[in-house]
Amino acid sequence: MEKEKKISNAVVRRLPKYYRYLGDMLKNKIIKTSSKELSEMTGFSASQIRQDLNNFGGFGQQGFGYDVKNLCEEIGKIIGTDKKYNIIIVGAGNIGQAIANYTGFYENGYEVRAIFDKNPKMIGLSIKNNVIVDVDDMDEYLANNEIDMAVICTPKMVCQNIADRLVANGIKGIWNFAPTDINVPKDVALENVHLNESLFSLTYYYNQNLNNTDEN
Amino acid sequence: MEKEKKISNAVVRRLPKYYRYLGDMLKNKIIKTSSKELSEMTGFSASQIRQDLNNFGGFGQQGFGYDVKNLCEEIGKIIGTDKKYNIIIVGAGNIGQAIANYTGFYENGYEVRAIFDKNPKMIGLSIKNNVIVDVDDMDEYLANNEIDMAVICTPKMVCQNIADRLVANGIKGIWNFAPTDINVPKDVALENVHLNESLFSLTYYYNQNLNNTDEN
DNA sequence: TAGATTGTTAATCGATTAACAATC
DNA sequence: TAGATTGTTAATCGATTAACAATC
Repeated sequence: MEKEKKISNAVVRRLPKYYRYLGDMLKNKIIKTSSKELSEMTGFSASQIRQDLNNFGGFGQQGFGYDVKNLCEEIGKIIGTDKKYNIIIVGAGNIGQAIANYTGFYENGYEVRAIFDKNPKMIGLSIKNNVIVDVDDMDEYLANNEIDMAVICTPKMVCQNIADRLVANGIKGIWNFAPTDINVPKDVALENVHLNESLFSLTYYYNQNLNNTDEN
Repeated sequence: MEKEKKISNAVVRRLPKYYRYLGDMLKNKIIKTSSKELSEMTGFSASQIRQDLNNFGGFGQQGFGYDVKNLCEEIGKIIGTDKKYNIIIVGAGNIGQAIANYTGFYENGYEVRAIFDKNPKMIGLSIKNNVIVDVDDMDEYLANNEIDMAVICTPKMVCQNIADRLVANGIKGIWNFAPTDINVPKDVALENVHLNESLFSLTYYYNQNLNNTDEN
Protein backbone atom coordinates (compact mmCIF):
# COMPACT_ATOMS: atom_id res chain seq x y z
CA MET A 1 0.00 0.00 0.00
CA GLU A 2 1.34 3.41 -0.91
CA LYS A 3 1.94 5.57 2.10
CA GLU A 4 -0.19 8.64 1.49
CA LYS A 5 1.28 11.96 2.46
CA LYS A 6 -1.02 13.91 4.71
CA ILE A 7 -2.55 16.84 2.87
CA SER A 8 -2.71 19.96 4.99
CA ASN A 9 -6.00 21.69 5.60
CA ALA A 10 -4.67 24.81 3.89
CA VAL A 11 -4.25 22.83 0.67
CA VAL A 12 -7.70 21.23 0.95
CA ARG A 13 -9.29 24.67 1.30
CA ARG A 14 -7.66 25.82 -1.92
CA LEU A 15 -8.76 22.86 -4.03
CA PRO A 16 -12.38 24.03 -4.44
CA LYS A 17 -11.15 27.37 -5.73
CA TYR A 18 -8.94 25.74 -8.35
CA TYR A 19 -11.86 23.56 -9.28
CA ARG A 20 -14.19 26.52 -9.68
CA TYR A 21 -11.84 28.56 -11.85
CA LEU A 22 -10.99 25.55 -13.99
CA GLY A 23 -14.70 24.86 -14.45
CA ASP A 24 -15.21 28.45 -15.55
CA MET A 25 -12.38 28.15 -18.07
CA LEU A 26 -13.77 24.89 -19.34
CA LYS A 27 -17.14 26.55 -19.89
CA ASN A 28 -15.34 29.27 -21.85
CA LYS A 29 -13.65 26.64 -24.02
CA ILE A 30 -10.18 27.48 -22.78
CA ILE A 31 -7.86 24.57 -23.49
CA LYS A 32 -4.68 25.26 -21.55
CA THR A 33 -3.58 27.22 -18.56
CA SER A 34 -0.49 27.68 -16.39
CA SER A 35 0.35 28.15 -12.75
CA LYS A 36 1.00 31.80 -13.59
CA GLU A 37 -2.47 32.26 -15.03
CA LEU A 38 -4.14 30.38 -12.16
CA SER A 39 -2.17 32.58 -9.81
CA GLU A 40 -3.63 35.71 -11.36
CA MET A 41 -7.13 34.31 -11.07
CA THR A 42 -6.99 32.86 -7.57
CA GLY A 43 -4.54 35.21 -5.90
CA PHE A 44 -2.40 32.30 -4.72
CA SER A 45 1.25 32.31 -5.80
CA ALA A 46 2.25 30.29 -8.84
CA SER A 47 4.77 28.43 -6.73
CA GLN A 48 2.12 27.51 -4.20
CA ILE A 49 -0.21 26.28 -6.90
CA ARG A 50 2.46 23.99 -8.34
CA GLN A 51 3.25 22.72 -4.85
CA ASP A 52 -0.41 22.09 -4.16
CA LEU A 53 -1.03 20.18 -7.37
CA ASN A 54 2.10 18.11 -6.97
CA ASN A 55 0.79 16.75 -3.70
CA PHE A 56 -1.53 14.68 -5.83
CA GLY A 57 0.58 14.00 -8.91
CA GLY A 58 2.12 15.68 -11.91
CA PHE A 59 -0.82 17.00 -13.88
CA GLY A 60 1.16 19.42 -16.00
CA GLN A 61 3.56 19.29 -18.86
CA GLN A 62 6.89 21.03 -18.56
CA GLY A 63 7.25 23.96 -20.92
CA PHE A 64 3.55 23.89 -21.71
CA GLY A 65 1.34 24.15 -18.66
CA TYR A 66 -1.84 22.33 -17.69
CA ASP A 67 -4.65 20.93 -19.82
CA VAL A 68 -7.74 22.61 -18.38
CA LYS A 69 -10.14 19.72 -18.91
CA ASN A 70 -7.76 17.13 -17.54
CA LEU A 71 -6.77 19.18 -14.50
CA CYS A 72 -10.39 20.01 -13.73
CA GLU A 73 -11.35 16.35 -13.86
CA GLU A 74 -8.41 15.31 -11.72
CA ILE A 75 -9.20 17.86 -9.04
CA GLY A 76 -12.83 16.79 -9.22
CA LYS A 77 -11.73 13.24 -8.49
CA ILE A 78 -9.56 14.39 -5.59
CA ILE A 79 -12.45 16.33 -4.05
CA GLY A 80 -14.92 13.62 -4.90
CA THR A 81 -17.29 15.56 -7.14
CA ASP A 82 -17.18 12.65 -9.56
CA LYS A 83 -19.48 10.74 -7.21
CA LYS A 84 -23.12 11.17 -6.19
CA TYR A 85 -24.20 11.83 -2.63
CA ASN A 86 -27.52 11.41 -0.87
CA ILE A 87 -28.10 13.98 1.81
CA ILE A 88 -30.72 14.93 4.34
CA ILE A 89 -31.42 18.27 5.96
CA VAL A 90 -32.31 18.48 9.63
CA GLY A 91 -34.12 21.67 10.60
CA ALA A 92 -36.38 23.53 8.18
CA GLY A 93 -36.07 27.04 9.57
CA ASN A 94 -34.60 29.96 7.64
CA ILE A 95 -31.25 28.39 6.95
CA GLY A 96 -32.66 24.91 6.41
CA GLN A 97 -35.05 26.22 3.79
CA ALA A 98 -32.32 28.17 2.06
CA ILE A 99 -30.09 25.09 2.00
CA ALA A 100 -32.96 22.94 0.70
CA ASN A 101 -33.27 25.34 -2.21
CA TYR A 102 -29.50 25.63 -2.68
CA THR A 103 -28.79 25.06 -6.37
CA GLY A 104 -25.20 24.04 -5.66
CA PHE A 105 -26.46 20.62 -4.61
CA TYR A 106 -28.22 19.85 -7.85
CA GLU A 107 -25.42 21.26 -9.96
CA ASN A 108 -22.83 19.00 -8.35
CA GLY A 109 -24.46 15.62 -7.86
CA TYR A 110 -25.77 15.98 -4.32
CA GLU A 111 -29.40 14.96 -3.90
CA VAL A 112 -31.56 16.07 -1.01
CA ARG A 113 -33.50 12.94 -0.03
CA ALA A 114 -35.38 14.15 3.03
CA ILE A 115 -35.96 17.17 5.24
CA PHE A 116 -36.79 16.87 8.93
CA ASP A 117 -38.23 19.30 11.43
CA LYS A 118 -40.00 19.08 14.75
CA ASN A 119 -42.43 21.98 14.26
CA PRO A 120 -45.92 20.52 13.56
CA LYS A 121 -46.69 23.55 11.40
CA MET A 122 -43.79 22.67 9.11
CA ILE A 123 -44.34 18.93 8.93
CA GLY A 124 -46.13 18.01 5.74
CA LEU A 125 -45.14 21.14 3.83
CA SER A 126 -42.97 20.72 0.76
CA ILE A 127 -39.67 22.28 -0.27
CA LYS A 128 -38.73 21.47 -3.83
CA ASN A 129 -39.45 17.75 -4.15
CA ASN A 130 -39.34 16.97 -0.45
CA VAL A 131 -42.07 16.82 2.12
CA ILE A 132 -40.91 17.91 5.58
CA VAL A 133 -41.00 14.93 7.92
CA ASP A 134 -41.20 14.74 11.71
CA VAL A 135 -37.67 14.59 13.10
CA ASP A 136 -38.85 11.83 15.47
CA ASP A 137 -38.94 9.60 12.40
CA MET A 138 -35.38 10.44 11.40
CA ASP A 139 -33.65 7.48 13.01
CA GLU A 140 -35.99 5.01 11.38
CA TYR A 141 -35.58 6.75 8.05
CA LEU A 142 -31.79 6.56 8.28
CA ALA A 143 -31.95 2.87 9.17
CA ASN A 144 -33.88 2.19 5.98
CA ASN A 145 -32.22 4.51 3.48
CA GLU A 146 -28.72 4.94 2.14
CA ILE A 147 -27.77 8.45 3.17
CA ASP A 148 -24.20 9.76 2.90
CA MET A 149 -24.21 13.17 4.55
CA ALA A 150 -26.48 15.35 6.66
CA VAL A 151 -26.90 19.09 7.03
CA ILE A 152 -27.69 20.35 10.52
CA CYS A 153 -29.76 23.55 10.52
CA THR A 154 -31.33 23.25 13.96
CA PRO A 155 -31.12 25.59 16.92
CA LYS A 156 -27.95 25.05 18.93
CA MET A 157 -29.77 23.50 21.89
CA VAL A 158 -30.54 20.32 19.97
CA CYS A 159 -27.72 20.08 17.46
CA GLN A 160 -25.44 17.82 19.50
CA ASN A 161 -28.34 15.42 20.04
CA ILE A 162 -29.07 15.43 16.31
CA ALA A 163 -25.39 14.88 15.54
CA ASP A 164 -25.23 11.93 17.93
CA ARG A 165 -28.23 10.33 16.27
CA LEU A 166 -26.81 10.90 12.81
CA VAL A 167 -23.52 9.30 13.83
CA ALA A 168 -25.32 6.39 15.52
CA ASN A 169 -27.07 5.75 12.22
CA GLY A 170 -23.86 5.64 10.24
CA ILE A 171 -23.71 9.14 8.74
CA LYS A 172 -20.07 9.95 7.95
CA GLY A 173 -20.33 13.57 6.83
CA ILE A 174 -21.98 16.49 8.60
CA TRP A 175 -22.39 20.05 7.38
CA ASN A 176 -23.17 22.04 10.52
CA PHE A 177 -24.91 25.41 10.34
CA ALA A 178 -25.89 25.53 14.01
CA PRO A 179 -23.92 28.29 15.74
CA THR A 180 -22.01 26.05 18.11
CA ASP A 181 -19.36 23.35 18.09
CA ILE A 182 -20.42 19.73 17.99
CA ASN A 183 -18.43 16.63 18.82
CA VAL A 184 -18.25 13.70 16.44
CA PRO A 185 -15.92 10.69 16.19
CA LYS A 186 -12.87 11.35 14.10
CA ASP A 187 -14.04 9.09 11.29
CA VAL A 188 -16.95 11.48 10.69
CA ALA A 189 -16.17 14.45 8.48
CA LEU A 190 -17.46 17.67 9.98
CA GLU A 191 -17.65 21.06 8.31
CA ASN A 192 -18.90 24.00 10.31
CA VAL A 193 -20.43 27.11 8.77
CA HIS A 194 -20.46 29.46 11.72
CA LEU A 195 -22.13 32.60 10.43
CA ASN A 196 -21.68 34.41 13.72
CA GLU A 197 -17.93 33.87 13.63
CA SER A 198 -17.80 34.96 10.02
CA LEU A 199 -19.73 38.15 10.80
CA PHE A 200 -17.47 38.91 13.75
CA SER A 201 -14.33 38.46 11.68
CA LEU A 202 -15.78 40.87 9.13
CA THR A 203 -16.55 43.31 11.92
CA TYR A 204 -13.00 43.11 13.26
CA TYR A 205 -11.49 43.97 9.87
CA TYR A 206 -14.13 46.62 9.25
CA ASN A 207 -13.09 48.44 12.40
CA GLN A 208 -9.43 47.83 11.72
CA ASN A 209 -9.72 49.61 8.39
CA LEU A 210 -11.65 52.51 9.91
CA ASN A 211 -8.97 52.98 12.57
CA ASN A 212 -6.15 52.89 10.05
CA THR A 213 -7.88 55.49 7.91
CA ASP A 214 -8.43 57.73 10.93
CA GLU A 215 -4.72 57.74 11.69
CA ASN A 216 -3.76 59.37 8.40
CA MET B 1 1.39 56.91 18.09
CA GLU B 2 1.81 53.35 19.22
CA LYS B 3 3.01 51.06 16.47
CA GLU B 4 0.38 48.33 16.29
CA LYS B 5 1.59 44.83 15.72
CA LYS B 6 -0.19 43.17 12.85
CA ILE B 7 -2.60 40.53 14.07
CA SER B 8 -2.53 37.41 11.93
CA ASN B 9 -5.70 36.16 10.30
CA ALA B 10 -5.41 32.93 12.27
CA VAL B 11 -5.72 34.89 15.50
CA VAL B 12 -8.65 36.95 14.21
CA ARG B 13 -10.53 33.77 13.33
CA ARG B 14 -10.13 32.48 16.86
CA LEU B 15 -11.40 35.62 18.60
CA PRO B 16 -15.10 34.96 17.87
CA LYS B 17 -14.80 31.51 19.39
CA TYR B 18 -13.28 32.87 22.59
CA TYR B 19 -16.02 35.47 22.63
CA ARG B 20 -18.74 32.88 22.24
CA TYR B 21 -17.48 30.56 24.98
CA LEU B 22 -16.91 33.47 27.35
CA GLY B 23 -20.45 34.70 26.66
CA ASP B 24 -21.77 31.23 27.47
CA MET B 25 -19.83 31.19 30.75
CA LEU B 26 -21.08 34.65 31.60
CA LYS B 27 -24.65 33.48 31.05
CA ASN B 28 -23.93 30.60 33.41
CA LYS B 29 -22.63 33.01 36.04
CA ILE B 30 -19.10 31.66 35.91
CA ILE B 31 -16.73 34.26 37.36
CA LYS B 32 -13.24 33.07 36.47
CA THR B 33 -11.56 30.90 33.91
CA SER B 34 -8.06 29.97 32.77
CA SER B 35 -6.21 29.28 29.56
CA LYS B 36 -6.37 25.60 30.49
CA GLU B 37 -10.14 25.68 30.80
CA LEU B 38 -10.57 27.70 27.61
CA SER B 39 -8.30 25.19 25.92
CA GLU B 40 -10.61 22.32 26.87
CA MET B 41 -13.61 24.20 25.54
CA THR B 42 -12.21 25.53 22.31
CA GLY B 43 -9.73 22.83 21.41
CA PHE B 44 -6.94 25.39 21.00
CA SER B 45 -3.83 24.89 23.14
CA ALA B 46 -3.54 26.83 26.38
CA SER B 47 -0.26 28.26 25.18
CA GLN B 48 -1.84 29.48 21.98
CA ILE B 49 -4.69 31.09 23.88
CA ARG B 50 -2.30 33.01 26.12
CA GLN B 51 -0.31 34.07 23.06
CA ASP B 52 -3.47 35.20 21.29
CA LEU B 53 -4.75 37.24 24.19
CA ASN B 54 -1.39 38.85 24.83
CA ASN B 55 -1.44 40.29 21.35
CA PHE B 56 -3.98 42.74 22.70
CA GLY B 57 -2.84 43.16 26.29
CA GLY B 58 -2.53 41.37 29.59
CA PHE B 59 -6.09 40.51 30.52
CA GLY B 60 -5.23 37.89 33.11
CA GLN B 61 -3.80 37.74 36.57
CA GLN B 62 -0.81 35.52 37.25
CA GLY B 63 -1.62 32.64 39.53
CA PHE B 64 -5.33 33.26 39.17
CA GLY B 65 -6.53 33.24 35.59
CA TYR B 66 -8.96 35.47 33.72
CA ASP B 67 -12.06 37.30 34.92
CA VAL B 68 -14.77 36.04 32.58
CA LYS B 69 -16.79 39.24 32.41
CA ASN B 70 -13.76 41.44 31.88
CA LEU B 71 -12.19 39.20 29.26
CA CYS B 72 -15.49 38.88 27.41
CA GLU B 73 -15.92 42.64 27.30
CA GLU B 74 -12.35 43.20 26.20
CA ILE B 75 -12.64 40.73 23.34
CA GLY B 76 -15.97 42.30 22.42
CA LYS B 77 -14.20 45.66 22.14
CA ILE B 78 -11.44 44.14 20.03
CA ILE B 79 -13.95 42.60 17.64
CA GLY B 80 -16.18 45.65 17.75
CA THR B 81 -19.36 44.09 19.10
CA ASP B 82 -19.62 47.01 21.51
CA LYS B 83 -20.78 49.17 18.60
CA LYS B 84 -23.96 49.24 16.52
CA TYR B 85 -23.98 48.65 12.78
CA ASN B 86 -26.51 49.50 10.10
CA ILE B 87 -26.59 46.99 7.31
CA ILE B 88 -28.43 46.34 4.08
CA ILE B 89 -29.05 43.10 2.26
CA VAL B 90 -28.81 42.94 -1.51
CA GLY B 91 -30.65 40.02 -3.07
CA ALA B 92 -33.78 38.55 -1.49
CA GLY B 93 -33.55 34.99 -2.79
CA ASN B 94 -33.16 31.94 -0.57
CA ILE B 95 -30.00 33.04 1.15
CA GLY B 96 -31.00 36.69 1.31
CA GLN B 97 -34.24 35.79 3.04
CA ALA B 98 -32.47 33.52 5.49
CA ILE B 99 -29.96 36.26 6.29
CA ALA B 100 -32.76 38.82 6.68
CA ASN B 101 -34.27 36.55 9.32
CA TYR B 102 -30.91 35.75 10.92
CA THR B 103 -31.29 36.29 14.65
CA GLY B 104 -27.55 36.77 15.10
CA PHE B 105 -27.94 40.31 13.77
CA TYR B 106 -30.47 41.40 16.34
CA GLU B 107 -28.69 39.67 19.18
CA ASN B 108 -25.43 41.51 18.49
CA GLY B 109 -26.35 45.05 17.58
CA TYR B 110 -26.55 44.80 13.82
CA GLU B 111 -29.68 46.32 12.33
CA VAL B 112 -31.00 45.47 8.88
CA ARG B 113 -32.09 48.80 7.43
CA ALA B 114 -33.10 47.81 3.92
CA ILE B 115 -33.38 44.84 1.57
CA PHE B 116 -32.99 45.19 -2.18
CA ASP B 117 -33.93 42.92 -5.06
CA LYS B 118 -34.54 43.32 -8.75
CA ASN B 119 -37.39 40.80 -9.09
CA PRO B 120 -40.68 42.75 -9.46
CA LYS B 121 -42.49 39.91 -7.72
CA MET B 122 -40.34 40.42 -4.62
CA ILE B 123 -40.38 44.21 -4.54
CA GLY B 124 -42.92 45.44 -2.02
CA LEU B 125 -43.01 42.23 0.01
CA SER B 126 -41.83 42.42 3.62
CA ILE B 127 -39.27 40.43 5.57
CA LYS B 128 -39.37 41.18 9.26
CA ASN B 129 -39.64 44.97 9.42
CA ASN B 130 -38.29 45.63 5.96
CA VAL B 131 -40.04 46.12 2.66
CA ILE B 132 -38.04 44.81 -0.27
CA VAL B 133 -36.99 47.72 -2.46
CA ASP B 134 -36.01 47.86 -6.13
CA VAL B 135 -32.22 47.48 -6.37
CA ASP B 136 -32.23 50.32 -8.92
CA ASP B 137 -32.94 52.60 -5.98
CA MET B 138 -30.00 51.28 -3.95
CA ASP B 139 -27.46 53.94 -4.89
CA GLU B 140 -29.83 56.75 -4.02
CA TYR B 141 -30.71 55.04 -0.75
CA LEU B 142 -27.04 54.70 0.20
CA ALA B 143 -26.41 58.34 -0.62
CA ASN B 144 -29.10 59.37 1.84
CA ASN B 145 -28.63 56.89 4.68
CA GLU B 146 -25.80 56.00 7.02
CA ILE B 147 -25.08 52.36 6.24
CA ASP B 148 -22.00 50.59 7.56
CA MET B 149 -21.98 47.17 5.92
CA ALA B 150 -23.77 45.29 3.16
CA VAL B 151 -24.57 41.64 2.60
CA ILE B 152 -24.43 40.43 -1.00
CA CYS B 153 -26.83 37.55 -1.69
CA THR B 154 -27.23 38.00 -5.43
CA PRO B 155 -26.43 35.58 -8.24
CA LYS B 156 -22.77 35.63 -9.16
CA MET B 157 -23.36 37.34 -12.51
CA VAL B 158 -24.22 40.65 -10.85
CA CYS B 159 -22.31 40.54 -7.60
CA GLN B 160 -19.21 42.41 -8.79
CA ASN B 161 -21.45 45.18 -10.13
CA ILE B 162 -23.27 45.36 -6.80
CA ALA B 163 -19.97 45.40 -4.93
CA ASP B 164 -18.67 48.24 -7.10
CA ARG B 165 -21.78 50.29 -6.40
CA LEU B 166 -21.58 49.60 -2.68
CA VAL B 167 -17.95 50.70 -2.63
CA ALA B 168 -18.72 53.79 -4.71
CA ASN B 169 -21.29 54.75 -2.09
CA GLY B 170 -18.84 54.43 0.77
CA ILE B 171 -19.66 51.00 2.17
CA LYS B 172 -16.59 49.69 4.02
CA GLY B 173 -17.70 46.18 4.94
CA ILE B 174 -19.10 43.49 2.66
CA TRP B 175 -20.36 40.03 3.62
CA ASN B 176 -20.43 38.13 0.36
CA PHE B 177 -22.57 35.02 -0.07
CA ALA B 178 -22.40 34.97 -3.87
CA PRO B 179 -20.39 31.93 -4.98
CA THR B 180 -17.57 33.81 -6.58
CA ASP B 181 -14.69 36.12 -5.70
CA ILE B 182 -15.21 39.85 -5.84
CA ASN B 183 -12.64 42.62 -5.96
CA VAL B 184 -12.80 45.55 -3.58
CA PRO B 185 -10.26 48.22 -2.57
CA LYS B 186 -8.11 47.17 0.35
CA ASP B 187 -9.76 49.63 2.72
CA VAL B 188 -13.02 47.70 2.34
CA ALA B 189 -13.38 44.69 4.62
CA LEU B 190 -14.60 41.65 2.72
CA GLU B 191 -15.74 38.36 4.18
CA ASN B 192 -16.72 35.57 1.83
CA VAL B 193 -19.08 32.75 2.75
CA HIS B 194 -18.53 30.36 -0.11
CA LEU B 195 -20.93 27.52 0.53
CA ASN B 196 -19.76 25.59 -2.50
CA GLU B 197 -16.18 25.60 -1.26
CA SER B 198 -17.31 24.58 2.19
CA LEU B 199 -19.34 21.68 0.79
CA PHE B 200 -16.41 20.54 -1.34
CA SER B 201 -14.03 20.58 1.60
CA LEU B 202 -16.52 18.47 3.53
CA THR B 203 -16.72 16.11 0.59
CA TYR B 204 -12.95 15.77 0.40
CA TYR B 205 -12.69 14.78 4.07
CA TYR B 206 -15.74 12.55 3.79
CA ASN B 207 -14.05 10.52 1.07
CA GLN B 208 -10.71 10.63 2.84
CA ASN B 209 -12.26 8.98 5.89
CA LEU B 210 -14.01 6.36 3.80
CA ASN B 211 -10.75 5.45 2.08
CA ASN B 212 -8.84 5.18 5.34
CA THR B 213 -11.51 2.91 6.78
CA ASP B 214 -11.41 0.71 3.70
CA GLU B 215 -7.68 0.17 4.12
CA ASN B 216 -8.01 -1.54 7.50
C1' DT C 1 17.10 24.68 -31.03
C1' DA C 2 15.34 28.29 -27.94
C1' DG C 3 11.75 29.45 -24.93
C1' DA C 4 8.64 28.28 -21.62
C1' DT C 5 6.88 26.19 -17.67
C1' DT C 6 6.67 22.35 -14.76
C1' DG C 7 8.28 19.46 -10.77
C1' DT C 8 11.03 19.53 -6.87
C1' DT C 9 14.55 20.87 -3.58
C1' DA C 10 16.25 24.37 -0.53
C1' DA C 11 15.54 28.71 1.93
C1' DT C 12 12.62 31.61 4.29
C1' DC C 13 8.97 32.98 6.84
C1' DG C 14 5.41 32.73 10.20
C1' DA C 15 2.66 30.28 13.46
C1' DT C 16 2.43 27.03 17.19
C1' DT C 17 4.29 24.85 21.12
C1' DA C 18 7.33 24.42 25.02
C1' DA C 19 9.45 26.26 28.85
C1' DC C 20 9.95 29.05 32.66
C1' DA C 21 10.49 33.39 35.24
C1' DA C 22 7.28 36.60 37.20
C1' DT C 23 3.87 37.22 40.41
C1' DC C 24 -0.66 36.94 42.36
C1' DT D 1 4.50 30.63 52.18
C1' DA D 2 3.29 27.28 48.58
C1' DG D 3 0.63 26.61 44.61
C1' DA D 4 -1.15 28.15 40.52
C1' DT D 5 -1.29 30.40 36.28
C1' DT D 6 -0.07 34.19 33.55
C1' DG D 7 3.08 36.73 30.30
C1' DT D 8 6.84 36.18 27.42
C1' DT D 9 11.00 34.30 25.35
C1' DA D 10 13.03 30.52 22.88
C1' DA D 11 12.50 26.27 20.24
C1' DT D 12 10.06 23.76 17.02
C1' DC D 13 7.21 22.87 13.46
C1' DG D 14 4.90 23.55 9.17
C1' DA D 15 3.64 26.28 5.27
C1' DT D 16 5.03 29.45 1.73
C1' DT D 17 8.29 31.26 -1.40
C1' DA D 18 12.39 31.16 -4.17
C1' DA D 19 15.30 28.96 -7.21
C1' DC D 20 16.54 26.04 -10.75
C1' DA D 21 17.21 21.60 -13.14
C1' DA D 22 14.34 18.82 -16.04
C1' DT D 23 12.03 18.61 -20.16
C1' DC D 24 8.38 19.50 -23.38
